[in-house]
Amino acid sequence: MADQKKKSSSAEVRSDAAAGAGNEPRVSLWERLENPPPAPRTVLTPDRIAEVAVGVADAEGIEAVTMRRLATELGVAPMAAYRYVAGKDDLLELMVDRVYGELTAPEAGAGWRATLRTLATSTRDIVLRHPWLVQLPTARAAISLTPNRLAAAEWGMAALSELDLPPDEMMVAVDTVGAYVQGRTASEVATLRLMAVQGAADGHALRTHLAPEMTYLMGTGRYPAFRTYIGTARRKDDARWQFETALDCVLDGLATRLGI
Amino acid sequence: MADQKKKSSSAEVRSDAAAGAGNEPRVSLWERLENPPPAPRTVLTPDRIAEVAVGVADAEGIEAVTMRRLATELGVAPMAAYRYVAGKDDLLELMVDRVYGELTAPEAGAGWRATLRTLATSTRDIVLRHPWLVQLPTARAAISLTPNRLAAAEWGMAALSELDLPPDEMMVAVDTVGAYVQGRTASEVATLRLMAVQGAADGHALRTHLAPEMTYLMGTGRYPAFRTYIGTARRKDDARWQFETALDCVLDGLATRLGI
DNA sequence: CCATGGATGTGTACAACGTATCCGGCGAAA
DNA sequence: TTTCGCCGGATACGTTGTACACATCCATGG
Repeated sequence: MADQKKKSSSAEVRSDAAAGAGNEPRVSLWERLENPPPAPRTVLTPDRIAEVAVGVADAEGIEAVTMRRLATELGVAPMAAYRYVAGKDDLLELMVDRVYGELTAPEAGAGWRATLRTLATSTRDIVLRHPWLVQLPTARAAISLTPNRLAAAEWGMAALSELDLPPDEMMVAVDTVGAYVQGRTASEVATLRLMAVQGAADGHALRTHLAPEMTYLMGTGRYPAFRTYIGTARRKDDARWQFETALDCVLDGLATRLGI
Repeated sequence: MADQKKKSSSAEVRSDAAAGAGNEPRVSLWERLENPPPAPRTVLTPDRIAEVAVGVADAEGIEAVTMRRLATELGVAPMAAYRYVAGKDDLLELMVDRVYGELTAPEAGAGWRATLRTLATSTRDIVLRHPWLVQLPTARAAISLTPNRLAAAEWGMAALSELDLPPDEMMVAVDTVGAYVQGRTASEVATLRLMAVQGAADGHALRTHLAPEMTYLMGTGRYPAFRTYIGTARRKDDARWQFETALDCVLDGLATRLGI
C-alpha cells in the first residue's frame, strides 16, 4: 500500500485541494505525513515548514505568516512550500497540530476533575505561548480534526469513562470545558494584543488608553452596574485567578448536574 | 462641546486611525456617531454602511465584505466609505455593535439565573443569524467595547447585583457564561460552515465526507474512548440540546460556587 | 557506466485586497 | 453671489494567495 501513495504524492496534494465537493477517495493529510515519500533531495518537509511558520507566528503574530515570508525564512522560492501543503489552510492545520503536541498528558488514574482541570490550564498555557491559536483566520483550521487535538479530547473522555455516564453527556462535559477555555483564552489574548498594539505595559495603562471611549460610554449613564464594578473591583488584572475561578465554577457545574 | 466635534469631523477620522500610540485627546467612535455633522448632502452614513456590510456578511460570509464590494453595493467609489470609518477595523466594530443591538433585553426582576440564561440563548440566536460574529478577522473587533455589547454585560451584572457578591466574583460569573457562549457558538458555527463548504446537508453527511480522515485516525487505535463515543452517542447532531445542557451545567456551577 | 523519469524547487504572472493621496464639485453660509 | 468646507471620485501602490509552466537533480534500471 505504500506504493500507492508514492506513485503520485505531488498530484495527491493538488487533488486534495481541488477536491472540495468531489467524491473520489481522498487521502487524509495525516496519513500522507506518516508515509512520506523516500525524499531523496529533502530540503523542505512539512515539519520544517510548520516549525518555521510557528516561529514566525509566535514572534510577530499570525498575520506575519505569509507564504512568501515562509519561503524567505526557508531560503526557498515563494511557491516551493505548495508541494507539501495544499494551501494556506493546510499550513494552519499543521501549525495547530504542532502546538497541540505541547499538551502534557494528564497522569492516568487522576480522577475526572483533576484531569479536565489539567487539560484546561495546560491548554491555556499553550494559548498564552502561541496566541495566534485563537486568532486563526480561517474557520477550517479552527475546527480541524488533528491528531494531537483529538488526543486532548480523548484524554478527557477517557477520564470520564470511569463514571458510567451516557456518551452524550460525556461529550457535553468535555465540550463544556473546551468551549469555556476557548472563549476565555480568546478574550484574554485579545486583551493582551490590544495592550501590545497600544503600547500599554499593564491593564492599568490599557485602561488609561481607552479612557476616551470608556468615559464617554459611562457618561451616558446606561451602565451603572458596570460602573460600580470598575470602581470597586480589585482583581481586574489577575487573569490567572479569573481563569481558574471560572474554571472551578464550570467543573462544579459538571459535578452537580452529572451527579458526581 | 458639540462645536469642537463638528469643526473637524473628517480630520477626526484620520487622526483616530493614525493615533495608535499617540497621546492627543481622542474622541470615541461612538461619541462621533451621536453627534453627526449637519450632513447636507448625505448619501453615505455609518448606519447605511454598517447595514449593507451586515447584509453582505450574512449572505456570503465575512470574507465577502471588502471595502470594494461595499462600495459597489452602495453605488459609490471604492474609497468613499473611508470618510466615515477609519479603516476596516472600524467597520467591523460598527457591524458588531449593530447586530448586538438585536439582543432582547431580559425582563427586569427575573432572577440572576433566568437573566443569564436568556442572555446566553439570545446571544446564540444572534450568532446563528450572523455566523461571522465569531469569525472576526481582527482581534480588535473581537474585544471591542461597543455600546450594545456593553449593554449585555450590564444586564448580566445588574441581575447579579441583587445578591451581595464581591464585584470580582460578579464579573467572573458574567464572564464565565460569556466565554462559554463564545467558545461553544464558535465551534458550532465552524461545523456549520464546514458543512456548507463540503456541501453536506446534515451532520451525517458531513461525517461521511470526513470519513477518510476519521477512519485513518481511528485506525491508529489512539482514540478508544472517542471511538466508542462515536459509535454509541445519540444526540451528536442536536446542537441546541448540547448548548443548553452545557449552559445549565455552567449555571449550576455558578450557583454552587458562589453560594446561591 | 550511463540514460531516464518522476519528484523537487524556480520564475513569472494575475486578480483581488486595503488604503494613501490628490481632486473636482456641490450646498450652505456670508 | 461669492466663498469655504465637506463629500465622493479617480488613480495608484504595495502586498497577498496561488495557478502554471519550466529547469534541475536523484535514484534507479539497463
